Amino acid sequence: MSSSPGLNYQPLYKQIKSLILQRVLDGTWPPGTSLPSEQKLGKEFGVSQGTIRKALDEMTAENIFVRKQGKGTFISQHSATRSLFHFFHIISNDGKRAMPDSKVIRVIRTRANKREQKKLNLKNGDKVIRIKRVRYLDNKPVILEQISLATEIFGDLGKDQEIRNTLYEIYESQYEVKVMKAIEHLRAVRLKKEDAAHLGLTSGTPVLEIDRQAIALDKRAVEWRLSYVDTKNYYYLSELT
Amino acid sequence: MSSSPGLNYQPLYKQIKSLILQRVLDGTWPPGTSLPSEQKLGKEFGVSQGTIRKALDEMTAENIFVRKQGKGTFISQHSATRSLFHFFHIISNDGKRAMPDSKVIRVIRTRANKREQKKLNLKNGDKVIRIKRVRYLDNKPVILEQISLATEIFGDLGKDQEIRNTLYEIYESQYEVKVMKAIEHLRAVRLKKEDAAHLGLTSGTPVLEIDRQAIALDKRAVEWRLSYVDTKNYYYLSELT
DNA sequence: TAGTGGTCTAGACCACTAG
DNA sequence: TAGTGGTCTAGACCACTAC
Repeated sequence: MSSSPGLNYQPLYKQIKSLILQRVLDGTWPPGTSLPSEQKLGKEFGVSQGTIRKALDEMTAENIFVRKQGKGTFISQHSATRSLFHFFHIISNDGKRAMPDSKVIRVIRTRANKREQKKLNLKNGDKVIRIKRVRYLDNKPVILEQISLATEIFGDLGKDQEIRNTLYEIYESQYEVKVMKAIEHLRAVRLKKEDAAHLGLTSGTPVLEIDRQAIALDKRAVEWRLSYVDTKNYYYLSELT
Repeated sequence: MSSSPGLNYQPLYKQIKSLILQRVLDGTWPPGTSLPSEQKLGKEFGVSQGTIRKALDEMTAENIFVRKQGKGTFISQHSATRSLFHFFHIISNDGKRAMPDSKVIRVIRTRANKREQKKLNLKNGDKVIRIKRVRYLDNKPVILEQISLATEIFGDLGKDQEIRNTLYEIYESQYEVKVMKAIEHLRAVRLKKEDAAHLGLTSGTPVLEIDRQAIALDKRAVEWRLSYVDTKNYYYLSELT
């Protein structure tokens, strides 16, 4: 547990962090379970409890763990609420967060097109699952979205299986994919003719396009999502801190 | 430096934080200057250096300070680059961050309208400075924005004074207003007829509307900004972590 | 060389949870 | 009561900066 200073110097707690991250990635501790106590980890890695704490504190700030005084340190899980609060930024004009409801229009399996190849780092010929769905807020259609997933990772998703509202929970519980980050590109575009009916709008209406790449804990881009949002009664919230 | 446990228990380092925050707010240490060392602060407040460190670390994470090993802890400043990286999220389609250039169309001083009163927490009759400007990227007009500021805070801004590109630097250096946070509401709207010429677009074109409230270190909403962005060659970047 | 922040340790005590 | 994370201390040494 050391490296000679100078060129490759990494603080002890950083080294501990990557050792612990490995265990999270290889499934030693499945989501929801608790880690050994700081004392035990310290003994095991041969460092002081304070050093373990520094590593765990940083990883907690990165949303990998949740710590509860008196109870322990837990692998964070995508609960429905967390998914929504963290990754769903469409808010009603009155400031309320509505719970979205989803209706799948179709699921197809096909070869990735150029754009999907780029967004998901796929090779020519790789296959994807392509899901199209409408999301409802307050019982009205507000978001039309197309979701692309590499078949390699999410092989049987959508086959004989209801696609629930909070996909990120499914990714985690069934495919061991932990979405930790999303990169969204937003623009205003005209609603396309073939999409208009799904949102109950006329073709050409300005809608908010959200192009999202979801990044997993291991840095892979695991999902590409293209959404069109009717922003007459809703807005996209972005907080810069 | 203590409070009886139980009802109002606050850890020592939290108490230290608010004491230090006070000094930042009352101008004891102007932006850019350095704080006393951890040792000195510890002596002064009668706590250990580790407790001071914990307070400063948290405040550094909140962008209040910048710490430099071997040099010291400094009050953070809005440099032009920081302003842009932090608060300017319009990116060119090729992924490059362009430096915006601004041209002021007009500056007026008037009574705050209802919306301004709401966004800036003003009373009926309070006055505002209202700035309208176009921002250029790669020498083409891309953003049209209207900025409203309470006259009470920014009395003489814009009077006989060039309004430079990075307003947040001016707020900080000339008005002791440190913008720490921005809340943005985004939607897609049709470009209004009277705005079309400024962006070289036809009326009705979909544009991205950004409604931004800027919040200062002392939690006041100090600026309201309504922008319209032509997102044909640019997009708004939002990262959810 | 002196001074700063950054890391690491060892140990004490506190607050919270659960049996 | 025992075990967990949270706070606080005191002290050592390291890395970086400036003189």
